[in-house]
Parts: sequence; C-alpha cells; structure tokens
Amino acid sequence: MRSTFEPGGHDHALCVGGALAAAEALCARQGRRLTRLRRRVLELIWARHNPVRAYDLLDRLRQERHSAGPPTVYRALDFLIEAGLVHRIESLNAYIGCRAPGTAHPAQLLICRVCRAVGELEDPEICELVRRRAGDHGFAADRQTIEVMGICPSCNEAG
Amino acid sequence: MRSTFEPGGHDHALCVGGALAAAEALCARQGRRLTRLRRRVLELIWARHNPVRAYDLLDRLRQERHSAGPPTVYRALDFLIEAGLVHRIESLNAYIGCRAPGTAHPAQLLICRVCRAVGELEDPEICELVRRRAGDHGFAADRQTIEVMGICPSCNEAG
DNA sequence: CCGCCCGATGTAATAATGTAACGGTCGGGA
DNA sequence: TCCCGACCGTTACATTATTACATCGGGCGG
Repeated sequence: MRSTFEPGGHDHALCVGGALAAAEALCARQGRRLTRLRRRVLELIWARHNPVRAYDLLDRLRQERHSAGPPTVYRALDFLIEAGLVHRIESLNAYIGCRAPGTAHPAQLLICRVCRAVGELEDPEICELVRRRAGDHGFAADRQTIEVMGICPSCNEAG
Repeated sequence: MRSTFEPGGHDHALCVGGALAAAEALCARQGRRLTRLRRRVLELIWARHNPVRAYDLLDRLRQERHSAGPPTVYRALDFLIEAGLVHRIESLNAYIGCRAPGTAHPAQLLICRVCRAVGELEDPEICELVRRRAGDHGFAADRQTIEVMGICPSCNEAG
C-alpha cells in the first residue's frame, strides 16, 4: 500500500494533465471559475510533488506575466484551497496539489524530511477518532490539520 | 471529561505557578538552563490560556527589558519548544504553554475559533493510529502536528 | 588570580510571508 | 444601455522570522 508516494520514474506529464482535467471538471460541477491565471498557478504547483512556496510561485509566474504581485498569487491560492484543489502545509508555509480533489475529507499529509516529497492520506478512521476524542472533551471539531514529518519509502531504502 | 479546557473562574496564579515549577524541575532533570529570560518568557506565555504571538510577547517583554529584540524572543521560544515546555501552533503562527511537559508524546491541540482558547489532548491512540497508517504506506513517521479548529465547550453552551 | 572558552544575550539589518486598499476591466443580466 | 459583481493590477504596508556579528559573564584549567 504505497500509492501515496510516486515512484521516481512515473510519467509526470500525465500526472499534471490528470490533475488539471480533474480540476476543470470539479470547478465546472461546483460552478467555480477556473480562470487562466488560476489554472496556470495550479499547473505550476503540480510541476513537482514537493511543496511550493508562495514567493517561488510568484517568481515563476512573473517570468510569463510581468504584472504579477503577491496578491495575484495569494488570491489564486485562496481560490484553489477553497475549491479543495490545493493544500496549505502549515508547518512549512507551503502549498501542494491535492491528490484527491473533490472528496470532502480532511487530509493527513506525510512530509519527507529528506527529499521533501509529500504524500497524502485520506483516512476516515483518523478523522473520526480525532473528532470523537475532541468531542469527549466537549469540543466540536470542524477542521483538522494533520501533518506528519518523517522519512518516505524511497529515502528510507536509500539511507 | 473536560479537563482540557479550564473553567472561567479557576485560580490562574496557581496554574502559572505550577507550570513554572514543573518547568524548573524538568529543566533541572534534563540539564537544561532555564535562565531568567527564558523563565520570564514562559511566564508571559502562561499569562493566558490563549495562543500568544511572538511580537506580542516581544512588546510585553520590552516593557521591562528595553534591549529585547526579535531574536531575544525567538531564541527563548526555540529553547522552550525544544524543552517540551511550549507548543508552536502552526496554523496560527502562535505559541502556547504545554499542559503536559515532560511527556514524550505529541499533542493534539484543540483551538476554539470563537474565544481562541486552546485545549490539549495527549491521546496515544491517535498518535498510534496515525503512525500505523503512515507506516502502511511505507512512511516512517517521527513527528506529528495535529491541530483541530472548532468550538470549545463554553462557547458551545453560550451560542 | 588570570585568561580562555562557550553559551546566552544584545543589536542592527534584512529576509520571508502575507494583507489592505483602491482602481480598472470586462462580461452578463435588468 | 447601464449597472453590478468577479477578477485582476498596483502600491503600499503589516507580520513573522532569520542572519550576522558584537558583547557579556560565568565556569574552569593553568
């Protein structure tokens, strides 16, 4: 069960293409406008399976769109996160494409401290357990942020 | 089972005193130096059960120590976090005193979106489940960040 | 006691991240 | 046609955090 981490030699163009197509479909279904800019930002985020920082995104964006400023990027990110297409990684101040857009799910992000690859769980049992334990203390949970640092399968084999 | 959230009228001086005493003891046991500055920063953090931001801390610190600068605060915070006396709340860029210093497991923070009170679980089952599920994907987890937004018991009753 | 070392702190500058406020453009409906 | 609302441009600024180097001060060997 290692689907969360891509093998080194996978066809990444396919990966990106799939993500963009899924995004188009999801936005269409939800009546959200995936504009050229937003689509392009999503594409840049999907360029790697590593987290991207907002200002790196901005630098890359500026190479093709001179007018871009910080709000350009942050607004696009807000949209993409809102739409469930991108996760913000709080512990890194960085962003990554969601592997399972459209599922309603809080995600659990697995971040490799060596290669910075990020995997994603969508485990309902974890969600439910957290929610229940919080509830035991009278706390009504409505959003979970779960980020796990560690070593990914490839790096583990390597070192 | 609501021990995590303090009732409104508890004796907070006792709370702070206990935290400081525990910190002293823990540092002594671990051979860490809880200096005057570090101790004072910890005390300021414990002044409320709400998260404190680094620059608020800095402002308060400056009232009594003119020379304080950002590194003053951040270094103290680094020490306190390292020692397990304070948690950083990634999703708020804020800090809060640890309720269970010295215990080895990661915490799950419950953050009230209304009053900003923060409760803390130390649930080994959650830890273990997360670790196991990550392990199922070949990921060797070594640090977990779990932050839950929601409504605390008092705010829930109130509204 | 002296002088050295080293961890802690002071100090200045700057980097990195994120937001506010306002204006213009454009397309779709009353 | 005219207005409205979204999207984006643009400038300025706010917030959060780090780098680099100087200084202080206590413990310890000589």
